[in-house]
Amino acid sequence: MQPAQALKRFETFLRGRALRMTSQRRAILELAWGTHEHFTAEDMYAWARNLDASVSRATVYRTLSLLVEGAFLATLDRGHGQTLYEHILGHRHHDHMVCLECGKIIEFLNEEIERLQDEVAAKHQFTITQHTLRLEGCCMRCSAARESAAEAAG
Amino acid sequence: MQPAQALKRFETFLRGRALRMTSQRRAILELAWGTHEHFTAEDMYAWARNLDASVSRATVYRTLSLLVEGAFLATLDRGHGQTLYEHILGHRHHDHMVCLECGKIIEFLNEEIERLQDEVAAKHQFTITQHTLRLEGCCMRCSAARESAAEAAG
DNA sequence: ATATCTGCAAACAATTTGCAGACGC
DNA sequence: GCGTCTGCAAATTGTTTGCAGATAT
Repeated sequence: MQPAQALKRFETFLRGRALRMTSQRRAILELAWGTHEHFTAEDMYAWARNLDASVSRATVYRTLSLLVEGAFLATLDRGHGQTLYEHILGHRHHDHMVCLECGKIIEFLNEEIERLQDEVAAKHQFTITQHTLRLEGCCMRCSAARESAAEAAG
Repeated sequence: MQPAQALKRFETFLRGRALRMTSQRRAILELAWGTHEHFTAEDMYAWARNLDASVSRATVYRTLSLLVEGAFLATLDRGHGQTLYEHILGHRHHDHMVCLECGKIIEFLNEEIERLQDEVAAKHQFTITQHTLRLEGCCMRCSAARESAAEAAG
């Protein structure tokens, strides 16, 4: 989804809740759409300040929460200090592999896994609203680096 | 696995790292094996103090980290404030469904999903060391409660 | 006009750390 | 006896909140 379109949706979302569009909120939404990477609240704070030095951390946090509520952003990770965000509106759901060495995040989607999840939930009469699948480990590049380091040492 | 056996393993683990077995560490390990529920650091702190009023929060946190490192415990959740722990040594791996209404956690295991995860990882030449699959939503009981509430209202 | 927003600074909650004395090996 | 552990209290980190003035509608 284009930033302009996302912005339009954000306006609608705000109007529906009798909230207001402000320059800060607009900037934060646009910045969130300006990256294809995952980002932290602190990243966003830095980016926003770059545009407008008066933006505060509080507003960044408040706006990010608002965007998550409206399903414009999703949080992922949590658990190693900071919460990571990614924009999802208009994006397909996907899961993540996280390299614990370099922090690289690989996104993937497996329809069969998705189907099986629904199946398992149905068996327990559980209604899924959201799910996270996170594979932690070591990416191809880091595995290779590790091996060559071992060779050099041996 | 029995607490006594887990304790033995813990001793071996500590010895291997030139660390020491202390009464606090022993108590915390045993308490962790004394529950089949997931618990927080604060829960553990309360339990440990019940045995020995002098145990400090710091020691609880330090010991829990140690137990996670040694794969005696696993962390799950995180993300809503406190980290949850569960003992895993000698237990089969499983995943979780979390009811967002009542907090209930349902454990499940699906071999086919496990297999597909390995498959996806292999495709990306990614080495999995750990994974978490978490289905969030609403459990059977809460769904039912919700429905009857809706009926009463309507 | 007025209710929502904002920045600021202080508050918070969970967890971590520095230190001096306690204690396992 | 040495080096690791511990409790304590203070520090850190990420995030939230109260407030008075600013601003969108």
